[in-house]
Parts: sequence; structure tokens; C-alpha cells
Amino acid sequence: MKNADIAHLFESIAYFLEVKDDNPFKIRAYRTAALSIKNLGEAIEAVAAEGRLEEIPGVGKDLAAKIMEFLATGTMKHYEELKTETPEAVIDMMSVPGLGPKTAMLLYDKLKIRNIDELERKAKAHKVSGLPGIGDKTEENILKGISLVKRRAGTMTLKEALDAARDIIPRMKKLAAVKRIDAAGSLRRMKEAVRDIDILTVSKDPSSVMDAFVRLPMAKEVISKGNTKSEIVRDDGVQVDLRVVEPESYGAALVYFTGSKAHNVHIRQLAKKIGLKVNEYGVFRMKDGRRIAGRSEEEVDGALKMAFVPPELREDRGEVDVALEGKLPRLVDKRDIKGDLHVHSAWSDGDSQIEEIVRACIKKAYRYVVIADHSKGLKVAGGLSEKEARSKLKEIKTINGKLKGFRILSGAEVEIAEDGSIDYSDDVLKSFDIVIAAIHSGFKQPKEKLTRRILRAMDNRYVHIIAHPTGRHMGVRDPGDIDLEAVFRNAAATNTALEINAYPERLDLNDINARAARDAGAKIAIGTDAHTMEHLDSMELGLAVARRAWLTKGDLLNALSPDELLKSVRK
DNA sequence: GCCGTTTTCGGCCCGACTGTTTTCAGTCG
Repeated sequence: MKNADIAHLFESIAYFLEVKDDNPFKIRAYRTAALSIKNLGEAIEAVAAEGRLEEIPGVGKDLAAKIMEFLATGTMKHYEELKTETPEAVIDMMSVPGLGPKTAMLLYDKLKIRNIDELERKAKAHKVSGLPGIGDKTEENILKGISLVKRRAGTMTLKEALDAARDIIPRMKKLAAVKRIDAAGSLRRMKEAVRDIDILTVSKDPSSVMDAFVRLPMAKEVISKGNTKSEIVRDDGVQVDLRVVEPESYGAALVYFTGSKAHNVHIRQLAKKIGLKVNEYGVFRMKDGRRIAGRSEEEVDGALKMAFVPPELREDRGEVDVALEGKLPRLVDKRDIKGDLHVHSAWSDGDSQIEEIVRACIKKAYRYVVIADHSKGLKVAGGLSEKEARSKLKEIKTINGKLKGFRILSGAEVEIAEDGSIDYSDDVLKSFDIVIAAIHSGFKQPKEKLTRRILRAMDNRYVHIIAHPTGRHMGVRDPGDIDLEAVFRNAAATNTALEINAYPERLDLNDINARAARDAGAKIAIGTDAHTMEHLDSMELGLAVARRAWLTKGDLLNALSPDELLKSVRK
């Protein structure tokens, strides 16, 4: 899939044009197109082959031609040209917060700065202050920005962000001055990767809230502290922003600070068309400036004649139009989840005995758990021989005999070999309730081979679920080069479910792919891949991916009762 | 560069903050 490559090229072009001080709307057009292509649920090669490029929102004649050019030649002339005429140092410097194209270009022109280290040296030597429009303050801020860039390890996982927010929000909630408090931003949208944490509050006494915030024990550094907005950096480098608003603006502010930016732009355009203006303070009538909504998000969406859009959907992936029609899906909910479809026990590489897992799952109000230990092919993870697998089945039977209202489903996470065969014989496979097949080696194989392995595994009538289909590990390993559309089609055709693996660094399938898989007719299974009892909590993350994929409970195996599940996966 | 139940040309979301300015440019979300 070349989607990410093309999106990246368009984003780069946007930066180049910014440095050239080109038409800002043209720059926006490139960014819009890049986002649209990232959000695409299918390979852009396929869209191009069918002549549908201009159906992609934000892609017109020009950009369609550039995409075709890239697909045919592997390069884009416009990009290459801009790249040679734009100094790399300027693009580098723009990664420093507070440094935009204008200042970066100025620094490059006047001081011939070649990289960020050099910029740091010159700023420390006070060579930056005194340039036109730059004083001591700006120089100081550049140094602050550089230290921030150096410490910031890109993004954190959704789990890390949730943990950080859950460390801070309860402390702030205890303050008498805090009337309401919510996480906002990409964290509230439950995005798989989060850059900083945005928190929104209501208070009659903002300054005392700000004081308490910057004095939090985990606040290592205070970036800014104002009356309504402050920013801190935690000891682990995570930036946390806190804002205070009036109660009558809380809903509008929550919409605004939750984003996404593309979603906000879309609803503001929409508002304009019907004579309204939306900002972070409310919804206003254009003709007399009167506020008609703002206290709650429902009120804001309602004023725009939209159904309430759940935060997870606010990515400008069609949710605005569907909300206008009042046809948003009822997203799958925590209460719909009746079981975990992928848990490892101490039989292979898990920490816990089956009985302990059962107790933990009963606590979560589940009705079943699939104990899916590794198979003999994955020796490093203590994969079970056929004989051990039989002993495990016996133990499960014994424990099940003692349980009421809860059931252990016997499972295995089996290996998909190089040729797509499975490392247990059919006789062994059919003794399990649920068989999950997975690739654990050879992710870098060529697309055809990798795809064929998965397709063949799905053709096995005893394989019910494909685990972590793309094999990605955020920050460690990119997704394998796989023809996902072929996988989705075959999943539907063979009644093989595809997993949303809820392991924090996996989240695989991701939101976009899970939605495309469902649209292709595939069933989806959330599995935590838990190896410890804490890992069972990752269901929350898998559920977030499912919601961001627009899934309803009818799309998820986890929403079925044990009996329904066993019936549903039969081939 | 895209886009069109107000348009194929003339728009394109909206506001805050900061710093360096005497009215605004740059940056950010």
C-alpha cells in the first residue's frame, strides 16, 4: 500500500510551500489531501486503477495526476524540485515548537544555520537576538523549544497517555475550585498514539487551579502559566496542557479541544452555510452574534442539526455527514463485551494459572475467556506439544465443571508456517473451541508471499481467527507488506474473524483497517493477548480501536454469548 | 489546489497568545 508514502510526500510539499511563502490555501489543500489519503480504507493503487482518485475528498485533477505519476514512476517531480530548492535546515528548524517557516528561513538566511545543534549554539551565544523581529524573549523561547524537541520521544501509546491522565485528573478533581474536569484532545478521541495531554476544566477561581496545576508533584517544568491556560512537562517528558473555561462555554470548548482539527474545520464550514459561527465559546448566530449553544457538546451538535458525535469518530472520516442524517451507528460499548478472545496462561508464556485468569475475568463481568496458549512451533514462548495441549484441555474441562455462569473456551494461538500451513495437525486443531492463527516470523517477506501465507491459513477450516494481522509493533516494527483487501475479502469468504489485538503497542488491526475489514464483510474479534492479569485491562484499548472503526456490537465476536460464539465461528 | 441547493471564480474555520510592534506578523491548536 502506497497510501502512507503519498500522504507523506504531500505533507512534505506542504512544508516546502510554507517555506516558500506560497498561497496558504494551496498549502492547506496538500495537507487536506494527505489526511484524506491516510484515512482511506483501501489501497490507493486500487483507487487509481479504477479511476476513482478524484472521488477522494480534497483530491482534484492536479493531485490525482501527481498520484498517478508517483504510482507509475516511484517519484513525484514537483516534490523532487521543491526538495532541492528548500534548505533541509529550514525544515529541521520548523520542528522546534514556536519556530515557523518565517523565522526558520530568516535564521537560515542571516546566520547560515545548518541544523538544530548549530541553532542551539548560536542562541546560547546570543547571536540570534537582534535579528529583525527577534528579541531576547524569542531567543530564550527557541532554546526552550529545542530542549523540548530533544526530550520529546515523539508520541506515547494510548495506554501511556491514559495512565498519565489518570495520574493527574483525580488530583485536580480534589480541588474545591474545580467544578468539572475532562481529558480532551487526541486522548479523548482514543487515538492509538498521543503527543500531549489536554485537560479542560470549569472553575470560578481559575488562578487557584493554575497554581495547583503547576505545583503538581509530577510537574518537572512549567512551560507557561496564564490565567486560563498553563502547560507543564512531566518528569517523563510528557507535556500536559490545562485550560479553564466558563460553564456556559464548556461544551463548545470540549468540542474544540477534543478535535480533531479536521472535524472542527468541517463543522465550522457547515455552521457557516446555515448562518452560524462556531468557536470555542459557543455557537453564535451570524446576524446578531447571539449565542444559541455552548454549555454541552450535545447542545453544540444539536445547534448544527447533527446527532451527537462520539469523540472516537471525530476524525473527519464521514461522521459529520452521517450525523446530519441522524444515522450514526450505536458504537459497541464496554457493556457489550462478554469475553476476552485471546489470553495466555502459564501453560505457555503467561504469568497466571487458568483459575486465576478465570477469577479476573469473572470480576470483569465476562461470561467466557479463550485461553489461547502458543503452539509447538513457537518454542521461545513455551509453545505446547500435542501432548501438553491435551493435558491443558483436560484441566480446562475439570475447571469448567466447577464453574457456573462462566465458561473457559479452550484455544490455541497457532503458528502460520512459511507455506501457510499450521503447526498442529487438523486432528489436534479440532479439539480446541477457538483456534487463533498468527505469524510470528518472516514479517519482511515480499507482499505476495506474506499475503498468501495468511490467505492459506484462513482457508484452513479449523482456523477461526487471525491474530494481529499486520504484525506491527508501534515504535519497533512496521506492519508487514500485505494485500489487506485480499485478506479482508477472504476473511469474509471463509468466515475467519480478524483480530483487533489490544496489546498497547500492537492495536492491530488499527481503526482504519478494522473499519475496512468490517465493510468487506469480515467479523472482528478483540483479544487482549494478555500475559499477565494487568494486561486484561487492555480490552479498553481494543474497544477504543473498535469504536474508532465505527463497529457496532453486531460486528464483534466478543458481544456474543459463548454458545452463539461457537456457532458463529463454525466453517 | 479544491470546490460548488447561493458560485466554474472567488472563496477557503476561528481565535489566542507572544513578542515586537505603534497596528501587526508569526505560530499554534
